[in-house]
Amino acid sequence: MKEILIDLIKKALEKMNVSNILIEVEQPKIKENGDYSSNIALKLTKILNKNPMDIANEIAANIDSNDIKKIEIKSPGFINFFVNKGYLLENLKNVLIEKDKYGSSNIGNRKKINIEFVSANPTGILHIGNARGGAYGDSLARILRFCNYDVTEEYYINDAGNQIVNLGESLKSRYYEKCGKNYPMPEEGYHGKEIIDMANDLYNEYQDKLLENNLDYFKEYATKVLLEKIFKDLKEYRINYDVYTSELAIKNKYNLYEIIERLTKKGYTYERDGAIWFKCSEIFDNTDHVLIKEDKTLTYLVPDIAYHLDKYNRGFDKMIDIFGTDHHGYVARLKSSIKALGNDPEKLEVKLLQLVRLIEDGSVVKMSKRTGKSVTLKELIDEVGVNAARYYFVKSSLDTQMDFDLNLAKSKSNENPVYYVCYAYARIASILKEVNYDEIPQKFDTLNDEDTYNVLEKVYEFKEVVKSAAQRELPHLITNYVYDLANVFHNYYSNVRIITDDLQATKEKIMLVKAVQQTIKNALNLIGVIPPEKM
RNA sequence: GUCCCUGUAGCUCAGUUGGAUAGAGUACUACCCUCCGAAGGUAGGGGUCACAAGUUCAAUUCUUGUCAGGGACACCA
Repeated sequence: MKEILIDLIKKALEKMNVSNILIEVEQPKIKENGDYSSNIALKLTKILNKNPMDIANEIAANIDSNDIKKIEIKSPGFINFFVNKGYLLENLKNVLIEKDKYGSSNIGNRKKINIEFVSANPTGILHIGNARGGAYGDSLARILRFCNYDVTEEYYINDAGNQIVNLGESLKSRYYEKCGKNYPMPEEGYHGKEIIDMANDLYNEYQDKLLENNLDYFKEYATKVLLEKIFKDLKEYRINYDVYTSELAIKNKYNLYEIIERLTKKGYTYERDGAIWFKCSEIFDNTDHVLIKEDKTLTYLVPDIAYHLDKYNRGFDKMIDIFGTDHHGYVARLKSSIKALGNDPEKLEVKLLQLVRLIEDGSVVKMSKRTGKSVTLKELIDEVGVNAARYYFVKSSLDTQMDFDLNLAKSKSNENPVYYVCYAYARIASILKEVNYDEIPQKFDTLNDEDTYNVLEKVYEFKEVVKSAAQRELPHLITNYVYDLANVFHNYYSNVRIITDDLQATKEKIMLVKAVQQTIKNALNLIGVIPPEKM
């Protein structure tokens, strides 16, 4: 309907010899201002050098359409449209026909998008910070797929480097401890419970036969076990990746020194204090950074440059990385390397999410895998369920700082808006158990009151919301929307009795609530929430 | 010191990329189940949109500055 109105305005403007201006149509907050409204006359005052009210009247005089019931001009120059509601009933039919596809579109046109998220180091199990990034990344992927983007969900596994050495040492130390021997815990060691569990498992299976094994054994064992745990938790959280890329594999595939050489040839490196530096301050960064350390080992940046080079080589139209804000200083370095190697840095978009702070007994606790202080994803799922967890973490924008208190979350989990939405779904399921019809009527004769239009308009809005969420990459628009939809439905439910003696009216109302239920389901699916038939 | 994010009702947060009278939840108050699920609905109070300038017909929204909170500034990853 918006498109139709924009088109009508465009044609009216052509008659007035005006073109090349962005026409916007929006839905006013209050009903008296029409179903739709445009501010075009206000925007044209300068260009036409005329009073906005006169311009608005002139535009209105040039519009004639069966879709429009009435046009009102309101000060200072808004054009308010009151439209015929036939399109809402057409849309109702579409929902019932398209079912799970309702709301989908082709705005993506098979554009290739890579979304890399969570990518937690395998040095511990996932915690609530990962739960937020996961909820965001996976929901965005679902939304983009729904709009026919060709989406790859990717996890980068940091299975090389110092942190893995520390992990191996930590496990070895715990294992020795279990065997009654002593092996020093590294200074940067990991103290999580999962490390102790692994040591116990090893001891129970092999007793003290592994004491002679080298560090590689412990490194590989710990990495393997932790990765299994990570992906098991993610699967339970309803996240399934398409691609896993490991740092070790990148190191095998690319000659990292050759990549540094390429940077050198372009004049982007230099030597200082025995180290090789990347001149990223000449590109996006404000300081330079080290590539090869004085001891000749490589910094973390180098394999990551190779990893992103690899992503570019795979031919995506766009790549999205989701990092915690604690990595924000890193972005300029990374983008500099991309540009230095001749790729378009604009294709990579880094989303920074504000870290989730853990609250315990009323004060902030620093979460850390090293100290083992955290609330794990698994705990969260077990305590509040996947639906509540995913809804909770996706409902706020990435820029919002969140404080998380597990005890509070447990006690208040019933207040989670997800239950309000699921309740609407279950209420409808309950009605359909009483009465249900499959046949979609050719036309609707009884659906013509204000309450019904409110519901139908909300259902219609879904298509716009999905597109907007995809284009702006904001999954929380879906949670906002589905909450509103549930609200409109609960309202309708308390005002209108659905099952009555009037057979025709009942049939049509059943179609209406089925459409609502379908729309709730489709919306929730985009954020990884599965509504229950019964609560 | 430099950079990023945030500041909206007592609390938790939205705010359609600059529009008309700034909205929800929660908490508080008062109503509504003889009837499809009360995990629901209706009504009420509660606001200097941190502050100050600027741009504009129009600023919670954009720009600059100030104040406050969070985070980042490694030859760690």
